[in-house]
Amino acid sequence: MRKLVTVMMTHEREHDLYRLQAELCQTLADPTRLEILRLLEHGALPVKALSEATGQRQAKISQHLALLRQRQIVRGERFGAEVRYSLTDPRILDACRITREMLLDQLARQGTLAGMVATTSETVRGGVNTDADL
Amino acid sequence: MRKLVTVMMTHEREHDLYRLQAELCQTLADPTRLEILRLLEHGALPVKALSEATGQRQAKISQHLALLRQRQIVRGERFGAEVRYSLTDPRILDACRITREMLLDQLARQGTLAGMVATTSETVRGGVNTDADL
DNA sequence: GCCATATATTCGATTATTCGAATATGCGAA
DNA sequence: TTCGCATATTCGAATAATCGAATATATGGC
Repeated sequence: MRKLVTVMMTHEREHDLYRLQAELCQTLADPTRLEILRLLEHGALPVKALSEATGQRQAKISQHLALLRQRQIVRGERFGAEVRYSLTDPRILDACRITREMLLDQLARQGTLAGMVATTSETVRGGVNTDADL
Repeated sequence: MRKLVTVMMTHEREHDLYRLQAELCQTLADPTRLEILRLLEHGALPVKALSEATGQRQAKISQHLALLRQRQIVRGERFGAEVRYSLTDPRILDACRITREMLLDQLARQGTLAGMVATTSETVRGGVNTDADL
């Protein structure tokens, strides 16, 4: 059985949603947390495994996990002395994959055109700029 | 003609990539910037239009645009007195859509199960928790 | 009860982000 | 040139994020 939930979307709710979405992005805005999420791609892992795989201290990993848990991005389940973490919604990795690929393409472009950069940034009038005087 | 760029990926580069990805997410981690990106979905818009559509002061919009430009998420092109901004890579919206839908689903679940929350959070031993004592 | 292991939390210093206010620049018209 | 509009930038204060260090809690075994 599937449930369909309809949500009334007012303009204020629209802004609340942007706020929540920003909060979600903020939670993704840390290299360690991104690595944790990626490590959880194929299933649950205990803190120790995450700590060893990332090479980061346990306390730091737990701090990041606490944030991810609070924002409901991961969930922890206790098995004896250890707590295994898993993704609440695997779609988070789809979003990460997209940003990752965008970055790789961008790096490839910049790497290829590295020699052109000096020339391109001279374009002054009527040109298209990504970061220049406007 | 299509170019294929192969990138050698060492472990350090892998970490650099996480850092860049985190930086990209950080750039998305602001409600105003998210709204700007969404407004640019159907094409370029001048600053004034963005300022009016969002209801935010022009200086604030320009500040956010400067960040987005610097991170190469948007580009600005001057037409006379105005500067029209557009998305550098439309895939950014795909990523935003995913996080948005994740959030909507999450809200729907929480809204539906609102009455259960008190009960569920009592689960102590061996239970699955998103944010509780572990 | 105690111990060892695994995990969580608190604190404080450092650093980064956001915003409004004020100001500066760029452009076209007269 | 000067004006007026569109956009950009700088500054400073308030707020928030990150990390290491230290400490606290939970669990199972004895």
